[in-house]
Amino acid sequence: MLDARKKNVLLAIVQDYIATAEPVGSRTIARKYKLGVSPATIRNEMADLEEMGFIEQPYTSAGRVPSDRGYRYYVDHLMKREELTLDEEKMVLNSYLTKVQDVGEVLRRTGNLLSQITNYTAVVLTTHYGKGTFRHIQIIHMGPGQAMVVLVSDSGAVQHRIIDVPDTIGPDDLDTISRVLNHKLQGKSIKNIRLTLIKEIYFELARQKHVLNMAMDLIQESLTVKTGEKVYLGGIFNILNQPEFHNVEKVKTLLSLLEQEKELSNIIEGVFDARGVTVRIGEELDNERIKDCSVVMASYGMDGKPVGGIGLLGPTRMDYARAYAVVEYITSNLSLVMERLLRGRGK
Amino acid sequence: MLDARKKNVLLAIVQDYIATAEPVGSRTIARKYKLGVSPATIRNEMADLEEMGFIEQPYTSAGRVPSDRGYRYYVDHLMKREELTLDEEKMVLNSYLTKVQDVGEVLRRTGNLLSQITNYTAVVLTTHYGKGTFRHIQIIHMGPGQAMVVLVSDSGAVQHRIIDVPDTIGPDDLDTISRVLNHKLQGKSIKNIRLTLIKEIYFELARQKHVLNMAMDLIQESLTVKTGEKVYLGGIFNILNQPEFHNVEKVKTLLSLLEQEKELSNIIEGVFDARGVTVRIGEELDNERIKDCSVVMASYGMDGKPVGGIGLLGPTRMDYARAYAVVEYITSNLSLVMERLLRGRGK
DNA sequence: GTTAGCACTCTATTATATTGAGTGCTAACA
DNA sequence: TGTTAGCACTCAATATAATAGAGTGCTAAC
Repeated sequence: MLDARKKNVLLAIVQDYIATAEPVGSRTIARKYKLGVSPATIRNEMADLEEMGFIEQPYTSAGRVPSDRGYRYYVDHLMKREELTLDEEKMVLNSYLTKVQDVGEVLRRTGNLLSQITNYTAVVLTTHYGKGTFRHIQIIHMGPGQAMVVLVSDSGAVQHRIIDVPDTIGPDDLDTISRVLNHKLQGKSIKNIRLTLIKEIYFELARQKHVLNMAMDLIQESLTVKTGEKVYLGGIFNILNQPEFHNVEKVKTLLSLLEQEKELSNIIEGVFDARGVTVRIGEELDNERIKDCSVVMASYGMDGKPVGGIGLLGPTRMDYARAYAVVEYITSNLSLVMERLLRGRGK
Repeated sequence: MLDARKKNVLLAIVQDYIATAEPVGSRTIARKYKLGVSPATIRNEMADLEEMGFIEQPYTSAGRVPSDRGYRYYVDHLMKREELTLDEEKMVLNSYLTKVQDVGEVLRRTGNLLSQITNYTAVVLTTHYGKGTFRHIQIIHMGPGQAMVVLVSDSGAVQHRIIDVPDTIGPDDLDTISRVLNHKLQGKSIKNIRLTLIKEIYFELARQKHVLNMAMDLIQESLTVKTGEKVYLGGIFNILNQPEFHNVEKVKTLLSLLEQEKELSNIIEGVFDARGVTVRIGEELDNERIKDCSVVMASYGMDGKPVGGIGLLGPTRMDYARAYAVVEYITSNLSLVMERLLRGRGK
């Protein structure tokens, strides 16, 4: 599609612009990147590239800047693989070495790590992991007329909720209900909790219909896939180091986006279907507020199944090669850590 | 300490500066605030006020700006009480009306509410609430060699952790342990879990020493006061509307602070000893990074005991009267909501 | 097809006035 | 003695003009 020289010119433009944040001109290319041709020739090539939509001019007689399309071509065809330095790898490993008991803690740490290494903003997303099968329920008496339902799923997710109960119900009643539910629902997934089963339970616990309904509500909700989605951010302020965010207005729109977990998870969620690292550039993100940002992301998971995603958010001018390497390295490690932490679950 | 006219001049300066963010001059005061004296007289007063340290000049021959000390005097002696509009009160009530089951959800909502009404950044802090007494423990089998300890305290806080257990221990063993622990520890606070009691339990469950230790760890940690502290932020980007944050450097230091929960909770924690609304201005915050910010905060609680705090963070030039009113109104409402949500607990 | 040369464009930078709000001081006034 | 008008002075902010410099597109020669 593009001849070798055009590729080289485009590559030079992208690399230089990523490094300097300044529009790059023909002269610079000729000097820094030895293509063996004169600036004039490069100018001709640049005119062609511009016409093809790979680069653009901020204004007449400035240097050229890659367009979204140009970055896309770079990422798909020109980018050279990078590796982390040994120090950096060590840093990652260290960060995961310190023992943690909590999935949330791991993900928080991942967010910080990502942004610390790259100086971009990190977004870490978990979905409900595990197969959504029931493991344990406990209804605990908390005071007159109040109880707490605690539910544990096979993935190790714990959900709890305070519910009102009739004053006449005592701790022992709740215990009985818990026992029956545990017995009947053991290992069942939400789909497999069939109507007959529920009827059975209702029959057995006819008197506690009200309590039962609320408990079933929580079970239903907890085992449904969407629940338990959570977003962790790291290094929000890091992105302010990028010159493109020296304008406070831009910072504002970005922050307002980052505050909305829904939007963020929508962006990252796209990655679950893909394998490996996904790069989404500028308008491809399909979100007005970050139309001049890019995201480099990948999913992490257990046994090959994604349970969440991590992403690096930067300006479209971000260092894709590096972000790619970091995201790749960290997802694979994170997957390992998650597997270790939740090993044996969901069999 | 200050005669009536000086007070009036200081009041005028503070009010005008809060409203306009521009240094205020003698002429403006004479025109806008009818003190019945000429600019020249006001200039003399201003010279005095400056010498006393209540106001300062950004540079020779600019208007005057209140100093931290000036704001302090304003807040302590000059500020007029404000009330929320009916619409705003309705907004608050509405926000708390929608039913929620989860304390976290309430606090998150409070953060958003605070920042939405005031356009400042909201910080909401919870501490471990309740008396720190034990309510229920459950150890659940999660797979070979793995179990989950779930602990519920009287405050309704739920904590959980995955632990390794010997492969030989099965679901039933864990159940037994749970039962014994529940029976022995029922209603005990961490202080009251005496050594004799622990020995008793160990004796009874001699074979499961390992599991027991880990469970006791979690109990200890959960019932200790510090645990369960959590910070919710609302409207981070709101503060960027303030002209003092048009400088990206400032935004950066502020954001880097907001990302560190520890620092934030240190700031807010100070409020637990005080009653009512506390205002901390500039250097009083004793934190280099926000030395030109102020915080208006108060604690919310149950039965008069604080269980957390809310704060509004703005530039020192913030609208104290309004922030005061909002914080006051919302804490009292929040306290009610929390009591309703956790009613009957900890008796 | 490539390149040197050159006129042209447009931003960024620097230098230079100009404006205007505000002050402090002095001297007159009640 | 406290208040006020008047005035010279200061200094940031704004506007204006001049200059420099990077880069382009085009043409003509190689």
